[in-house]
Amino acid sequence: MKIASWNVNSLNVRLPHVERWCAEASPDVLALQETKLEDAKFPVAALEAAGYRSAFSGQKTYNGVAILSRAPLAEVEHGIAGFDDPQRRILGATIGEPGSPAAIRIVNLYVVNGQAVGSEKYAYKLDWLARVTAHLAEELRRHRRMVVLGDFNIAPDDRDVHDPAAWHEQILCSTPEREALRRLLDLGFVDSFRLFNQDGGHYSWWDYRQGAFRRNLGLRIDLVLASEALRARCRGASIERGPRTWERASDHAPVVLDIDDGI
DNA sequence: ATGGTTGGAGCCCAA
Repeated sequence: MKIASWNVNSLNVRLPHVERWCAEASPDVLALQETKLEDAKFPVAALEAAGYRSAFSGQKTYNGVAILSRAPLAEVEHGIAGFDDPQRRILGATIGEPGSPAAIRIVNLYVVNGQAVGSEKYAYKLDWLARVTAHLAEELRRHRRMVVLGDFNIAPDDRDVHDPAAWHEQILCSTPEREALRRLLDLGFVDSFRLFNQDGGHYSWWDYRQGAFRRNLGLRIDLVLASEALRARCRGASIERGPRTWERASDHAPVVLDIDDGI
């Protein structure tokens, strides 16, 4: 079972890319971020034609998350109970019969970017991460098999940064952000990419400017986390650079986890 | 050298 995440930076613009990549890679589940679409404008029919059901939580202009799945989606939940956040950044859904041993809970995150260390948006990012961590602790009580994935807007360590000196304590790399990610992981999740690859130089996002992709000046900020119950079932993880080379590409590449989803 | 590119809204903001 292939579970993937992709920040598409406008699904309106990138729908042809999503259709093409789904046809080529055939993920079973694809979590999208930055759809930038109101729910009424979500392309349900086009994705249905591509073989996917959709769950989505969007807004105009900014943010927006969606989960596409070849299998039916159940227990769809957007946002966090008790946290009245107008920004659409979190969407959960269950693949498989809810409560069955084989069911997998998917939580799609578009983590706050934070703009600059010390800014108001940075404070919102750290608060948002703390709320999400508490929310995921609750989710784990109900669902042992979980995949938490998305654009985390945090490079977990310096191997995930093309120029650690230049990015030292900058946004996406600061110690408080990395500590917040660590607290989330410590609930019982593993960064699946690192189960299979310990090297640096593997990135999922490259700035549009200054030919950053061509020069591989990127960060690995798009993650697929597996709960401990799924750790031994992870078969492979990859970053799909192909779509980043396509004309009018998103600035992010899809990231993929392949798991053995039997019981 | 405080740059540059993209998307979406609407004559700038977020990333």
